[in-house]
Amino acid sequence: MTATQDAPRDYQALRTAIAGRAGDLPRRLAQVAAYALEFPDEIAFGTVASIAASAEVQPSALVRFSHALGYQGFSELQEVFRSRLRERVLNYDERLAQLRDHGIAGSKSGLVLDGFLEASERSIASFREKLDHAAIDRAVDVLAGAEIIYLIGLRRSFPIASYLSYAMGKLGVRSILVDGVAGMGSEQASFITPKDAALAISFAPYASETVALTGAARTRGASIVSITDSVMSPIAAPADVLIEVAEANFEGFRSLATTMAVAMTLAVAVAGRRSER
Amino acid sequence: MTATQDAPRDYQALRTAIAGRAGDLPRRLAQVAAYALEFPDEIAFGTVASIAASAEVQPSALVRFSHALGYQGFSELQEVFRSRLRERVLNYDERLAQLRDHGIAGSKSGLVLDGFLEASERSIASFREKLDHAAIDRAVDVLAGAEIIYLIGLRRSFPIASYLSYAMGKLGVRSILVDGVAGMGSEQASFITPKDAALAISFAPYASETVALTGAARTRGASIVSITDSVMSPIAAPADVLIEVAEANFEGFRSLATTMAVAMTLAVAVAGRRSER
DNA sequence: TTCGGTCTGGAATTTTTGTTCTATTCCTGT
DNA sequence: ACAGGAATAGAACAAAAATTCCAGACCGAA
Repeated sequence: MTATQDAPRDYQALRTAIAGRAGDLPRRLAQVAAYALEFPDEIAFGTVASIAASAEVQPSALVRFSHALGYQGFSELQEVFRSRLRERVLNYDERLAQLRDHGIAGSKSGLVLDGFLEASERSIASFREKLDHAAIDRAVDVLAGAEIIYLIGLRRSFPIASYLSYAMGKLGVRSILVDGVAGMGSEQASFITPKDAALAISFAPYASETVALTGAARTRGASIVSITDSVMSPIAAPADVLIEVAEANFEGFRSLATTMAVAMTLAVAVAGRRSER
Repeated sequence: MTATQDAPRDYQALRTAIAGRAGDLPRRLAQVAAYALEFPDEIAFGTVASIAASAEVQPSALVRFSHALGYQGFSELQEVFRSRLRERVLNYDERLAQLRDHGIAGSKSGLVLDGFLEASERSIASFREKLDHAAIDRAVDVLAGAEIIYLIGLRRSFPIASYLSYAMGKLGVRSILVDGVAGMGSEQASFITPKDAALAISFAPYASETVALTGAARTRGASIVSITDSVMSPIAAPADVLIEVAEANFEGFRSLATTMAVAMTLAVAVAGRRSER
């Protein structure tokens, strides 16, 4: 039985899986779950025997725990914990050493790349600090309740909208990408009904078409979720739910890393919410 | 023989020790030394057999190498490589605390968002670690010398291609987005000349149209720059310049953070290079 | 209280892993 | 060209590991 199919292959997914099932797990297995979340590096490096001793559990409990999560054995579970350390975030000293090693200083494009990478990291880090998870939850509620989701994002935000279109298609969530091809945007928007929702994405300087289309969707009675950079944004006012994302700039170019992560989250969470029913 | 005394106990010391002795080491042992410095993660997690295979060396060579450095056996050496990864797991607790502060633990979508944010951060960090800035420079050279840049990226990679189209438009770099609209991809591609260049973006599972279009561009004599996830990728072979980006996954969804930063860099650097003349 | 089923502990079993050993190959100096 | 010594490959071995198994404990329902 290769139930390995549904077992998470990456650490974060595994974490959520463990957290989600912690309640309905047998006593000793729950104990293992708690230990795994608290000491992930012990799981990554230890042996079944050493981990079992440290968690005050029998070795067999670890194997049972692995099976309960859908893995073929403990080793498979351990591999996921190891993958987490393989792609670890560097500390400051290492980054400096790296800069020296790579001689990035001598390369113009290396500096540019480093700038963009750093802008992306900063965006993600600062978003983490002040993120409003309640807003995300409400956005998921609104979108999960919609019949069709209209994706409104042009120019700079078009990559986000097109990604959402791709991801929702994969996940079986009905959506329509309102693109500007042949100036058909307003045509597409005219089919919006109050049962639908619009997901609008726009950053300063706000594309006028995006603002207009969002307003039109509002007028036609659809719910609106806006992803934008401030409460003063023209697409903030008509929104039922506002997700604020402050992306860092580098040489006038805005990182899209955080916005992309938010987009992925909405797509996956909406699909998840719907499948719960 | 407890010559273990003088063997380095921390990774940095071991690194310098290996680098220092690399010259006067026997051939096969020098090969091991080079491998160890290049793939420390492999040493940390692999088994003697797997590492030996990957380094194209006999298992016994690894043991001899360990002895040569003053360790009692391979396991002792491996422990040092592992300690390097243990050290920076410290920020995990902080992150957990952060999760609790925000009350994210109680919110499903919060966990999902955190997963995507973390995947993005890890992608960026690991890319920084092994980034080949020479490849970026060559890519900029090729693209800056092209008359028209054809952007080839479909499905999952389409957001990247569409972003490049937007950014290059803003920067005054002539580019054509080869999109799949109305199946016109091959039509558009048929105008490519040897003076042009193609920038192809594709990740596993590689969209067949992307592969076909890239091959067509190559046939027509254009230079090719490929952004992909491995040297085994079908768009790696026809490429003049290959940029490898290994994005982290979360629940099967690939982060696009790093790829997006690379795309921004190419657009900005190409524009910069051209304006120098 | 008793029955049914699940869960658990610990030993037995099987697989994997690190290490050692020796015949052979490859150098190097004469 | 050849001896002598170091280095290497590959198999054999012993140790350690993961996994399986089963008897008994535990828990909830009747």
